[in-house]
Amino acid sequence: MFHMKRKSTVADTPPPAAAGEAAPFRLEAFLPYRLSVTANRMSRAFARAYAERFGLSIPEWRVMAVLGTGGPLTAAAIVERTAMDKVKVSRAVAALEAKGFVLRRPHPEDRRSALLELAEPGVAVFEAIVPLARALEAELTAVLGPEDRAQLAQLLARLDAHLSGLGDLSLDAGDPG
Amino acid sequence: MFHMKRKSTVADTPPPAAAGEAAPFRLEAFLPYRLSVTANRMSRAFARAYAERFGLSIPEWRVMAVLGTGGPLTAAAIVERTAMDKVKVSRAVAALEAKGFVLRRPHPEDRRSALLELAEPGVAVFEAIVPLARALEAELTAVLGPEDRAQLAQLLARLDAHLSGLGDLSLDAGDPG
DNA sequence: TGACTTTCGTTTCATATGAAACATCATTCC
DNA sequence: GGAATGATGTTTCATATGAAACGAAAGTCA
Repeated sequence: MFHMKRKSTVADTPPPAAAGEAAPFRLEAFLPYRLSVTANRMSRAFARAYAERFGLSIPEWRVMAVLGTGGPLTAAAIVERTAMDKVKVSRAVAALEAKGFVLRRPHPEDRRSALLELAEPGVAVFEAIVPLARALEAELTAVLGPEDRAQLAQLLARLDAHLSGLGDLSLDAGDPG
Repeated sequence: MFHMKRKSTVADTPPPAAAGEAAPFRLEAFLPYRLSVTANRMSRAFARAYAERFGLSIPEWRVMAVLGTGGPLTAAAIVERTAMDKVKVSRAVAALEAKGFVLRRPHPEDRRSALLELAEPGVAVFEAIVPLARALEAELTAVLGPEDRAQLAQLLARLDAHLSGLGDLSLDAGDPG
């Protein structure tokens, strides 16, 4: 391992990499950091919109989103489809039940479980949210052209598939959430 | 648990939209959702690695990262460069001080503030982390070629710039972590 | 049948988060 | 100078998170 020859200072521009000298680390160019920052900014914008207009948290919205499209689902199925952990799903479902947006029916084949579906008010809210969500998505990604958006989606999908497959390495990409 | 007739994948083709019928909403194709899921998976992998090997949280790592490259910085400067909120930075700095990784010097021109820099043990840890972080980044993004990574970085940068510029609308930008 | 193990979903508990209040110092305006 | 205002960083407090423990119900095996 090589040592840096000089101390870097605050306003330093990254020096051209001399032979044998490693490029300085730049957080702004570090992909996990960039991904996290951008994702969080976007999540915040959505969280605010959902909360202000419908009183829903993001976990609650995700549950609504899958129940609104798919038929009755068990909590486990919701966990799979929303990529959230079971505790989060459990709490989101409880909150949605309390709000009258979700109904719980006994599961015919397993008394530990239940079938969840949107109640009437839940359907109405779901149908009101979807256009808003699409519009907000469009607004927040307005700098990207359609091809860019597709590109981004495709890159994320590939990354995602890769990350999911890494669960048992020494590096451990666990996926509880 | 029921078996599905066929595996649904992220890349599932949407059914052809009939005339006058809106395409059903699909969470898996919703960009904010995809972004969040992928970012969280990646963050988790890193958080685990940093915690296991160096006992650092992600906020702590971010502070080390900017102090390791830039010279002494005030807390406010760290806030800017790490995209974290000031509470998080305050706590991360306090933790790093307690660990002996960061030193705090009085700010010569403002007694409210302080100049922060890596202590010797902090420098050592920083120099040990950087190669690991790079290797882990490489491993986690191994499905992407160099051009793909550049593409992704570029798309995220554009998105980010756009989101930052939206701060004064009904939407807001910030960073939870 | 009667242990056992596993799975489903909830609850508990310890930690992480950030908005708002705060103490401190700096700056502005009179 | 000396109030009023603004900036810096910390602390408080209420909420969000998830790992682990849990009760209940299946499933497995003899």
